[in-house]
This record gives sequence, C-alpha cells and structure tokens, in this order.
Amino acid sequence: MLTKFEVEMNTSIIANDRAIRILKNKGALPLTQLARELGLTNEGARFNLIKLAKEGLVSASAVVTGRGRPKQVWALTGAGHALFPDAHAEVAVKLIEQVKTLFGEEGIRAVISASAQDARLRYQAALGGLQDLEAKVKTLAALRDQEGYMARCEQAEQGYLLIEDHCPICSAAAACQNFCSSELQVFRDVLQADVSRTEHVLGGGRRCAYKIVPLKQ
DNA sequence: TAGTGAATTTGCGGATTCGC
DNA sequence: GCGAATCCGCAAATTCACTA
Repeated sequence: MLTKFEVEMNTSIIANDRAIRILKNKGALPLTQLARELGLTNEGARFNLIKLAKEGLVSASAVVTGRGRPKQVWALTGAGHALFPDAHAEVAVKLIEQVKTLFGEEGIRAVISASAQDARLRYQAALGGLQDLEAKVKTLAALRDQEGYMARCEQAEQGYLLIEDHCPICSAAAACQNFCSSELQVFRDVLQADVSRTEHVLGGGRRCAYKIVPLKQ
C-alpha cells in the first residue's frame, strides 16, 4: 500500500519520466508538441519541464520558425541522457583496455568476433522462420529494444529503418570502434539484406540508424 | 527603403479545479 | 491540505503588409 506521499511522488515521476522518454525517443521538441505527446496542456507540460530543468535533466532554447514568437525547444541535457542504462560503461572500458594490454589488438579482435558470433546466433534463432524482410526487421528491433537500445522499425524509401535511440554500450564502442563495424556485419548476416548506417552516435549523431533494403537479385 | 502597426504564435503567471 | 494540472488573460517576440 502506497502512502499519500508516495502516490503523489509517483504521479509526478511518471509524468517526468514520460517527458524524458519522449525527449530521448524523439529528440528535441517544442513545448506545444511535447505537451501533445504527454497528453497535457502546455502549462502542465511546462510545469513538469521546469522541474526537470531545475534538476538539470532538460534545457530549453528558443528557435525561430517563422511568424510569431520563437518556439521554446526542449531537449535532454547530458545528465538527462545519463539516466539511461550505461552503468557498466567504466567496467567495460577497463576490460577492453586490459584485453588490449594482455593480448594486443589480436585479442580484442577475437573477443569482438566471439561476441558478434554470439549475437548472430541469438538473432538467427529468433529470425529463423521469417521470410518477409519487414517481419525480420521488426523482430530484430524488438530484440534490440529488450537489450536496452530503445530500438524500433520504421518504413523507409525502398526498405526500412532500424532506429536505436540509445546505445547502452556507447562507452565500450567509443573505446573500440570495431564493436560498431562487427554489429553492422551481424545485421547484414541475419537480415540477408543490404544494411547501411545512416546515423551514428559515435559520429556525433543523436542516435544510431540503419537503412535496410532488400538485396538486388 | 525604412518605419510602423496589425497579425500571429507562444510563454508566463495567478487563480481555480481536481484527485488523493 | 497539498501538489498537479487546467483555465484564462496578458505579455513578448517575430513576421508581414502597408504607407510615406
């Protein structure tokens, strides 16, 4: 049984948590659009955003979009992004450094190769019976979402987009970029499609995105 | 061409309502 | 009673159209 205080805190936390998730998911949004996404009035959304801003989790900037007063666009700060799971970052980076020290680049390549093979087997097991590319991409997106990548599938020109709003291995990938290239190859192998990266967190992007089109016959 | 005011759009803040 | 959310009126910032 929750106390009154806990109920009130939870109500507030739920609205704030949703705002953070929406900003993480969709990127910077003007107040009015964020209010629509939250199902609140502008004032209600602003109320929550001001609280989050006081905690240093979000920040606003004015953007001139045409006639009328400039829009106030809200986005996550570094502290806001840090709320998403990356707790093992330091450990992962240290492990990578130690493998490099003990076994050299060859050792790192072997570790990444084994990790990629493990992922390949897992994804192939889940996608095994699927023939349709759309179903494959959706299933892969669901698996990646479960792994903490906040992944989803969208229809794109001539194919599909696999979008990952969060990278739970960002620090490890920054320490060793072979993670990203092997990941790309795993996607190509399990989807049996032409996969290219269109957005990259490590390249300064807000998220990672992959364009997936059927192989030319 | 520059100045000015109307139009447009959004933000702000106080009062009020609602739910627990 | 308290905090969250809404309502409502006003202020602010910008563009656009008109006029001298």
